[in-house]
Amino acid sequence: MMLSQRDVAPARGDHVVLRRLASVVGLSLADAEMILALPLERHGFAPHAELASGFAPQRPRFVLSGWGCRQRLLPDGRRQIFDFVLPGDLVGSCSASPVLIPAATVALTRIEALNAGSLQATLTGQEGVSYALARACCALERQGEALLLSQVMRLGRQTAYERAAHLLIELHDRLAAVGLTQGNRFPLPLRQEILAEALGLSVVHINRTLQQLRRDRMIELGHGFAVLLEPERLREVADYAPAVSAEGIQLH
Amino acid sequence: MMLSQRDVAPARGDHVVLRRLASVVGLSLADAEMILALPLERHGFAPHAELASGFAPQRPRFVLSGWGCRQRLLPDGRRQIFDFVLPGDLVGSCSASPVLIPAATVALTRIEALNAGSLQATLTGQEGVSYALARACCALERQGEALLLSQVMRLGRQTAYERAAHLLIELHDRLAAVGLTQGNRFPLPLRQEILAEALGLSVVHINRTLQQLRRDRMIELGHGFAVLLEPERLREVADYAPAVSAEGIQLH
DNA sequence: CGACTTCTTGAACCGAGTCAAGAAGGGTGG
DNA sequence: CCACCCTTCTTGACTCGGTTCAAGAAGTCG
Repeated sequence: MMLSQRDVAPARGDHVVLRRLASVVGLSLADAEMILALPLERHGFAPHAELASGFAPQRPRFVLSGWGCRQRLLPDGRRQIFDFVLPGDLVGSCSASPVLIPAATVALTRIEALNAGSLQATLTGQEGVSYALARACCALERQGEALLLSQVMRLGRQTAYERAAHLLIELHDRLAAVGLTQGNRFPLPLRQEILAEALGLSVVHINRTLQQLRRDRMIELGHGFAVLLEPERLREVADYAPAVSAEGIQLH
Repeated sequence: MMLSQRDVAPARGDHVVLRRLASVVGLSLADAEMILALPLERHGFAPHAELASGFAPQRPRFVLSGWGCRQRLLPDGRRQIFDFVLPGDLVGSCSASPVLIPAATVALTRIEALNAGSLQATLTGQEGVSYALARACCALERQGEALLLSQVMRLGRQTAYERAAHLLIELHDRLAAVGLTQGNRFPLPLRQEILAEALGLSVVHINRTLQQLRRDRMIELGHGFAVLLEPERLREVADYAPAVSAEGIQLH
């Protein structure tokens, strides 16, 4: 029996993780129960804290709430943000590998996370119980790669206006997958400086670009929230291709 | 006993694959023999042929010779190149996953490849024989992600001059890892149009940028080859961070 | 309320794109 | 071996998206 969105969306906060997993691979109720039964310890991170360094071996964690990002600093102090980490996301690959990723994962807001070290043991220990979980982690990583490709498209071939639109839609869809949107409205706890660093633009220009999107009645923005007023038109101007999973639960 | 670069570099062409694997994970001689013993069928691809579509399930292959790239087309016909595929590289993730990657892998020159379908069976069948191989594939994927992050840095935060320098060094180092360089000289069978599409620049501007690099006596370029005249200075201007593996064999 | 951060706006500048034309290579057939 | 064609490279002139610098307005928090 496959899990529907309703089954995994009750009050308990940890369930963003189940929703996230279910969004990419299809989980049975047994899988879900098995995952909930894993001994996971909770951990909080203040803004600017490092969830994973990229140079030390990474301890996998699931984010329960809060936003983070992966970034790299340049010698001149500027930084590039590679991607954002949202509730439900897995931080730090579950497959230990000698190749080090030169990027730090840091908290942008306060983050609550589950230390998923036992998950790593479960996966590499071939205990067999968690085949679904292993597949899910793999799928999460693949989706992460797809997001990186989108980031390359934005930076390489899109104008500021298109980039902003594209990123806003992407964030909306990712949040929708874990049930954190209200229609076209969603939390966006990011300063314009952060958006600029993610989109490869200056703060001044991201500001003007957002103004333009507002003037065009495409979005509303402010007070930690964003609203997509014209999702269809936005997707069109941004040439947005939604993430595709052959079996996960898509919300819309 | 660990394998040194010398042991895996004899005349047989297929050995770029072993060198590639050894560059990220450390292989024993037994591992190497086991891998060479896999039943692999050879396959050729003409320029523009698709090695993997991104929408159909991908069949993993090892590239023996020739260059390719992963790319996505835009509605207006322009394209973004995400990364290049070089000899020794693995194309098409070996871990089957329901998440589809919206990018096509195409040949830029003629490509000879090994169909590694049996590899997939070996990995997912948990036959145990090929633990090293599984680790190697995983490491290759991780290194692919590191390359994508570099691409994001280039596009997001670097000038045309820095981008070109950065990419040339990266290609040099990747080719060096499989023994295809002669000192600072290496094959570069790419038109300027291709470089432009990879670096998010116009052909005209990549041309002027390469001229500048030549005038500054940083590089020589032409006839399908490139030479890094000032590797140290280039690495500096490009803020180049070499790929790091905790156990693979680095060449220099 | 005051001090700090974040957002907004203006003006000047510049890196990169676009358009257009010409030069240099590289194959092919005569 | 040369003449021709087609692709790739090169160069110039103009335009434009985005950056930089600088200052002021609006939030936000103690």
